[in-house]
Amino acid sequence: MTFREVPANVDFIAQEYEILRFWKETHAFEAMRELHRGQPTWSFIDGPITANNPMGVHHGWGRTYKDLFNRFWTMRGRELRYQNGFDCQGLWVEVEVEKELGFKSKRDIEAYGLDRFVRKCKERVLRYAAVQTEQSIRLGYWMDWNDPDQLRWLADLIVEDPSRVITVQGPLGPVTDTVEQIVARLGMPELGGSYFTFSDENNHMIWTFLKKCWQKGWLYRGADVMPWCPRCATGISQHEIVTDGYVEMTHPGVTLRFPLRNRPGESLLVWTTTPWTLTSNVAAAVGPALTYVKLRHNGEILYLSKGTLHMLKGPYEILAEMPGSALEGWTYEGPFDELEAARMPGGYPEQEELIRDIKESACDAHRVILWDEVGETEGTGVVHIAPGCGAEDFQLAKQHRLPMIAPLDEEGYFTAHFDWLSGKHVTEVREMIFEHLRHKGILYDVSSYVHRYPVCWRCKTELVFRLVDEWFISMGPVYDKPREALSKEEKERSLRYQIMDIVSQIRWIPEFGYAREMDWLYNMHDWMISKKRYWGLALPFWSCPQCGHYEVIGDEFELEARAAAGWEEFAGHTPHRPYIDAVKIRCPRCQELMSRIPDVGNPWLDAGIVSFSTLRYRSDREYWRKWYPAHWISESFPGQFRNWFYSLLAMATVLENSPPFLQNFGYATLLAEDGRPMHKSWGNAIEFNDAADKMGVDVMRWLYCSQKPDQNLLFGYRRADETRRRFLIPLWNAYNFLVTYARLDQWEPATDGFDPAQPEGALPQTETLLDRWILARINQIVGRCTEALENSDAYTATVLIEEFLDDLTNWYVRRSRRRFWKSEHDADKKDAYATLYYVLVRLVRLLAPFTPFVTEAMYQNLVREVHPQAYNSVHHTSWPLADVAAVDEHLLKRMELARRVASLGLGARGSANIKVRQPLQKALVYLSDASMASMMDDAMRAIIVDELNVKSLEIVSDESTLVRYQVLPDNKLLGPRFGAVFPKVRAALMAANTKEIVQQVRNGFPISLVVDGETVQLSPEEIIVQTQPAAGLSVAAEKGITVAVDTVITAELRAEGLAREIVRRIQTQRKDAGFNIEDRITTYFIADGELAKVVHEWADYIKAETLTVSLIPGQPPHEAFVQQHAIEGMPITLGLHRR
RNA sequence: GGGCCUGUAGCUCAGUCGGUUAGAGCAUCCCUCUGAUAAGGGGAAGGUCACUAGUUCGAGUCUAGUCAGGCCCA
Repeated sequence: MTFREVPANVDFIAQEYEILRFWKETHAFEAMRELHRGQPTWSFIDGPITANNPMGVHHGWGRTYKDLFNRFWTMRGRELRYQNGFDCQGLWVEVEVEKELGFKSKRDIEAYGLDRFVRKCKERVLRYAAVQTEQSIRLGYWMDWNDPDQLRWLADLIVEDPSRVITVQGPLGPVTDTVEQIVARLGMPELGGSYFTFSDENNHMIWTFLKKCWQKGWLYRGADVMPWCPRCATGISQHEIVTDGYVEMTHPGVTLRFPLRNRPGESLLVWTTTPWTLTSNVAAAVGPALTYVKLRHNGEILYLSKGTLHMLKGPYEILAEMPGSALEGWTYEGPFDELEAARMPGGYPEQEELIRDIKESACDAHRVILWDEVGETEGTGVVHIAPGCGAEDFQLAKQHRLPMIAPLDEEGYFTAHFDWLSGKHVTEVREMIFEHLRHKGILYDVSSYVHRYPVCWRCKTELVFRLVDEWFISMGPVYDKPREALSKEEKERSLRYQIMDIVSQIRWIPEFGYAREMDWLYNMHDWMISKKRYWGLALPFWSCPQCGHYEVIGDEFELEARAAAGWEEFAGHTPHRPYIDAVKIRCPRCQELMSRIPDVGNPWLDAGIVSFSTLRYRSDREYWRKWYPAHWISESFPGQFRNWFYSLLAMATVLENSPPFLQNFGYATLLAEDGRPMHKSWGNAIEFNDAADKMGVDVMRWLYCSQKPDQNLLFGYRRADETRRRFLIPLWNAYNFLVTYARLDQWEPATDGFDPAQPEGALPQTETLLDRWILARINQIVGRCTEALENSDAYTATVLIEEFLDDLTNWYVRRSRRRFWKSEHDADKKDAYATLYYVLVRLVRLLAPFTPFVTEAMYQNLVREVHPQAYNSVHHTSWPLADVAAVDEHLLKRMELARRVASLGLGARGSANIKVRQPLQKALVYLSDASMASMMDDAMRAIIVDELNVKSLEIVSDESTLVRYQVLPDNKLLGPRFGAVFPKVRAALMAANTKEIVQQVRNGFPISLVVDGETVQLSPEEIIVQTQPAAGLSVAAEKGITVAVDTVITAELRAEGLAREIVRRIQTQRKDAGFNIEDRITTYFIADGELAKVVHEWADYIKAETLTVSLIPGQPPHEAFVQQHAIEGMPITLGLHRR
């Protein structure tokens, strides 16, 4: 048995597909799970990926980390759950389904039918879950995946016939149920596979959470002015708006007059960028501390703040100045006082309880109020207040007991009581409003104004602000003192501080993640969890139409027990709209039938509950205890601090007051190679599938892992090519080298004592320094990589491995080539094979979690071909343990020195312009310190001599011919000693006689210098003697090492150089002729003069090097492969013939 | 407006406790090696360490400010 032949030019991508097939056929993933069942756990909870579109390359980054660390801990001997998750519910799915169906508004959805619409949403989720599953498998992400075809089948059925009864195979046996119920049970123990947040279990578990919030008094219904998307017809929460939600926009800034009621001819000057809100004006606010001016301008009297006078067009005359507080209580005529809405007592909000005891109409209420927040950076210092159209306006109205007018309906149309505006859309009224103001004679100016304005994060529609009622989870007060100083009672009252205590128990990588999460918690408002939409968690809140009482239902059992009507209609369906809405319960206060509020839940509830719902919190507490908390979670940090991380933390704090995860590994943002975000329209986007099939996923994965995670990743094909060239190809070449020669030599590894978990076997016992060096290196990096990965540091591991790979290919293999190539089968050759084999197999296992495909290909050949007892897959082997005995630090240092000397020697040759092929007499090496000199033993010298192609190496102790000296003060010692005088000491030292000082220092004597007329003594330790290469020689030097080469080329050396040249030509010609490495040949040559002489004198050498059996002068026969050459202008014809 | 991060070669980035001549990879040019070659090696060129001021014997490194970019929050 020996290795299979390895192609030098392998198609890595085709190979990846072969390996995918191999894994599938051999059930490699399942076999790996079996191997680790019952071992200590390592719990990873995968954050649900939105199953709404194909995966992007940015998902590939995160999923590579997840797979890497899953595989690492698996190989370390841990049991894992391997459950992927799909995020299924929420507006983002609705928006895409609306697009698919060509819908424009909520009315289209209602006309289509809620039941069908919800099923279309489920269908879309199942289809994209199938796509993402396939893509993840392609990436090599080993998880307990569903069969993508089965997901697609369910997608078809959920639309066609959800009530059809089907049977599917689960891990515990067949499961029979309706399509709707099977879909609702995906990810449950009996079905296995990924979890889906639309599952019944997920939804019911959230009910349990909400009920607990309700019981603690943290859940409330509140009216507030919220950002609102008129297209989606729903409120947008703070979570959704902060980052993605703002866009730079140009709006008209309109300046207008509010004529003062008791001051004829006088007006307040007011400015706004949202003209539609003027319809709902109630008051005007001024800053009490700002200075206001009364001025005459174009024949009228205006008031505005002194810092905003630049708003005026044309000359003005200031008549008086006054503080803002002087304006308080002035009354004015509003711009739309003729509207019915402005004349209704209390105003016109939907929520009548807000104005229950307010009798004034907006019209009556128009007055100047004081507000500290009024500024002068924009506007006129007089702020128009419309409590139904702005969050701060609303707060002021509550404070000042002002009426409120809410002009817009859900979709942004003016409601009744707005006369000519009623039924018009907010986006179409701008010009009409200007015309109205102009007609009334109160419009002063309109000019464009650029500012950042919120838009809907999903559909990019400009948001408006609407007075609505929504449901919130209270975050509790923010106290004006540090967290440590809070009393127990204060903390009890404030959920945010309880979450902070949990956050402190978690390790955040990178560390600033901790501060980010804390910052969010300090600043977070109450969490708005309701959305007036269709597809999502049905909020389990029932309200009484009679008495206004609310009830919160904690789970499906409570619902069934309390159902007073509609249960038959609901039974058999998932707890989604519309069927859940049929269920009515009895009001405990007034016995009326209560209905569910129509709102659905915020999708971060769905994602945040998974550390309970997927870990069987309700059904199997022991299982939950086994897997909770997660040891590790990971996501891209932009966004997740306020989303997934936050919701996980909040929900675990409420339910268990404990951390849901122990370590959080965050990574930055993936950008295109041009440093910009990827955008299809910019042409810089790369689709995941394209990337995978053009780069190969091993390359992608290595690229991802070798990125510093806290820095943005610039992803692209150039970077991928570089990665392939720097990492994958050298790795393959080293492997190809071993296999090529092992096949020629029929070499195979020892089989006694074979352990499938550690298939490279025991450390080879070899005397050769080069072998012992590479064995030390591999074991050194095994230890270091283990430590790095234990700390979630993939980057450091990749750096270590790349350095090692360079050592292996560009030093070990290159230096060892002859040992493999030579014809004797001696102990040295055996050592070389044993060493390279051990190193490669060990490296393959080290790399397996990073690049699972190429390592599998190598393992199959290197291990499985020769060991019948081997595990089927490299991913079934264990993580390598560092053999500390092999890590000979001294040897590592010596080899490093030898490599530096060799490198300098090549530099010296280069500067003399002498080819390496030309042998030279000797190299001279000067080492400045004794410890380095002691490292230069015979073995190291032999390596350097060979590498530099010199006959001998001489260590010189009198370096004076090679170098000149420079004397420097040791700043670290002398700086502190002399302080301000130091520059003079330095100058004196530099001015002194260098040669004498070097002499003194070398002999260990102190130096006396005269500084400012005083004599100071410096000890030898305080002086640094540096050497630099003497000018004009073929010398190269770096810190402490100087290397020179003897450039005299004698006749013998020249002949040898020519012989090597001839050998190289024959070798190239062999290759051109297509001969095999091991083929013996006859070589014919035609040459005369010096070349003929060289061929004769060096015949044995030439024959040995080129596997020439006979070397024959004269015309080659026809069948020979013939080429003409010129060496230094001398012609030579060579003919090769395979025997 | 506040907070955090970043600014080093054409590009992507290292740079430890403040210390002696600021490095790597890629790209460019020259040279070279080669039966693992989609490689490899040596060299050249490329720097106002964003700017300004300060602390210090000494600043890429510490401090303050300015400018630019990014992120988070108002």
